[in-house]
Amino acid sequence: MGRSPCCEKAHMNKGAWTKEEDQLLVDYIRKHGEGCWRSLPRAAGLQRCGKSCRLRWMNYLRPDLKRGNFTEEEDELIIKLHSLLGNKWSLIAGRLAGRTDNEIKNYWNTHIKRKLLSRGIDPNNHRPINESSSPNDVVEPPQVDFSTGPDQQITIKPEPVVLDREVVNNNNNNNCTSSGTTSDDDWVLNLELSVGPSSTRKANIDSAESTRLLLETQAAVCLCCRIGFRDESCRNCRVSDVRTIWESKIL
DNA sequence: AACGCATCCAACCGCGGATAT
DNA sequence: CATATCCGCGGTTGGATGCGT
Repeated sequence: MGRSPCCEKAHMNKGAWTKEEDQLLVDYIRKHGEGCWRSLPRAAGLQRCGKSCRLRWMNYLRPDLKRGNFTEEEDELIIKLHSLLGNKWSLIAGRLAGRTDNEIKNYWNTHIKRKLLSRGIDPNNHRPINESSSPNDVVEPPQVDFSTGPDQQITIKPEPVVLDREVVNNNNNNNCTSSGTTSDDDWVLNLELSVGPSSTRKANIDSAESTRLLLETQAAVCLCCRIGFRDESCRNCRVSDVRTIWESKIL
């Protein structure tokens, strides 16, 4: 019944990795590639659990990692992404080449939170801490209306997300779904989209689940495009039809 | 130099979804 | 179908380091 245990829990090393352990892990992955973290430690001759190996590789040993300080552009991008996604560090990391979710999470907690507070912005909701702050300095999370009409069509009408003009203009070389052309519209991303599953089955989905799935879908499909950073290596970017994902989740 | 406090960040923990048996 | 484990994620911890006194 069930799988066999991946490893003996006893006699496993914990804590900081040694150079020798790092070398064993790097050598093994260079030779055999990533994957099957369950069997990797034994095969590589490591007294570590697979989970620990995966973490070490992903957050520290991967050759494509960009070490060093975050740039101002990365700072701003993280802030924008966080305003859209919240603490979805892995999604945010997916939009910053060479950065890990752990690194971004740490950086957020140690630097960016403080930076936002110094700007008078609440890092939790990206709203001004006091009412006198300028609303244009803030990225509001999209407000989604899940009310259903007589035809049961669910309409998502998020508020426009007002972004910093300079940052958005930096993204203008990318033509993925940001609305407007070259006017002031450039700094307002139109997130409006409409989803209308036709099956009667959708009526059986409770509203909380609908909300969850729609938010999930919206975030998954539009994240990269919404901020103008389409990336073909990102699965979500390659999915162009919101309805396809929506229906795949509920049908 | 010594101490205490603050900050940083690698690593661990626990959880939920996916998957193998 | 039930159960146990894998995998990946976000939250948290604690040792190392920096800094001020």
